[in-house]
Amino acid sequence: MAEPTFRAPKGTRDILPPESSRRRALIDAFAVRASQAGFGEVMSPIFEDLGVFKRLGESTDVVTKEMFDFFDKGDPPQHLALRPELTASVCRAYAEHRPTPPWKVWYEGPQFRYEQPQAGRYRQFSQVGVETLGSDDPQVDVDTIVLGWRFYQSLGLSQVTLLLNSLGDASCRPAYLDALRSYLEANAENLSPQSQTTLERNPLRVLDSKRAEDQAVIAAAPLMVDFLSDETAEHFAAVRSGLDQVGVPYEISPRLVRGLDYYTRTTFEFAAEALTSAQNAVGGGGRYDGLVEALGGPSTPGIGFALGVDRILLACDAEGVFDTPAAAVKVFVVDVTESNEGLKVCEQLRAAGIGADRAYGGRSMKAQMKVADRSGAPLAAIIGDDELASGEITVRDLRGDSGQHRVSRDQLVATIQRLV
RNA sequence: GUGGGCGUAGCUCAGUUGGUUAGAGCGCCUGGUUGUGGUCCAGGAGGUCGGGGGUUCGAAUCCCCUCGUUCACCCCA
Repeated sequence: MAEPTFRAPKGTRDILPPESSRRRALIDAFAVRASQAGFGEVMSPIFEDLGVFKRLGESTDVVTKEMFDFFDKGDPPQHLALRPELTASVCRAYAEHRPTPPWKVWYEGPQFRYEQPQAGRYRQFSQVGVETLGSDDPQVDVDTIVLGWRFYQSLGLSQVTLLLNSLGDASCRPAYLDALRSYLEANAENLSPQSQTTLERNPLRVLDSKRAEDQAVIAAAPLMVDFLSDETAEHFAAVRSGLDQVGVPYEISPRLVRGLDYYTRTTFEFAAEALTSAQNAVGGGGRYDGLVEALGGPSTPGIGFALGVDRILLACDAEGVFDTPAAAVKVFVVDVTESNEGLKVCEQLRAAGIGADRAYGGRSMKAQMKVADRSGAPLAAIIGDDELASGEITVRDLRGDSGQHRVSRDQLVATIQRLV
């Protein structure tokens, strides 16, 4: 293969049509559902002060080793980073603008993590998500989770499992962490070397290990649910009860821990069972009641989720749902005269709100018809010398069997509106 | 950061134990059909075999390095 001079950087890719229109449709579908649920769109910068993301936690890989960071040209230079996720940006924006709670926002856009790419994992990836700041009512948790669940359903995905857990809060998690750490340390010789390293950094994360040799130790480890304070347990129960009431099925996953350290209480993940690759989490989220405060804002509870656009589309492929939308072009104009007639007809159709395209370069009718067919347009508007002379246009059905007939220029728009 | 697989036309891939001007299907262009696509037929364009070095009379084929890609670990969407 002739090596191109440049290519998209590692872990990034060009999304070309028609795949790009499928992503656009997915994001639009999410936007509709989120706004119907009372969320407004927040558009925050693609990069932030590095400090914003450092607040996510010192044992968070996303922060410690996966950041795209750089210095700007200021004096002194500011240390910036491409956003590795959006919850921190939203919390920063909340602390900065102090909107009236509860503040419900949704977002969409690229995020960046410096990782080894693999199936369903890119250095630039895209997420859609929501955040609600300023309320710790368990019904907010339910509303949030249900929104995500319904979104997957609306795409046609049927093999998504909702995993649910509570990670406790400052009143009860420390006691659990102590118990977990003592247990794991006592059984360290039966853990993989990698998990032994993880244990020193963050014992919770050991529960996430996929290595076979760790599974026996993990299976017998103490569980957070047994350590929840009365208040936290009650909150968790209210969330479960709300999900039961609205009929969203879930699976309690007592070992579900998530990679971002800020999570408290409710945490959840959406797993796509149709994906056979290792990265089958198509979405995840939870409460982060201390994050706004950590960013210098008022003590504010928060909950949200992020859904991975790239992985959702992989899951849709695996389930054979959510096809690429049909082409927007309804009429393909074929003009074999040496005039500007095709140009004018195309413009007339577009002005009337009818999607229209045409061929360039004065190609033969056969060649233009071929392009018309390929365009996906259901109709062709043909202009030859005869039509030009009589002021008419031949409208041909490219998909059905209604044949073709001539209409005057004046009748063209009405005729086409009747046919499409 | 660690480990494995793979890099031959735009795409999917063949290329026999290293041996003449490197092939197929699809796609693309032109024509058969001087006004008609989707079927069919005939032509055509398109490749320094990822890059560099080495072994050899001779390398797409063997060896080394490198880049890319892919899968997995770590971690996450």
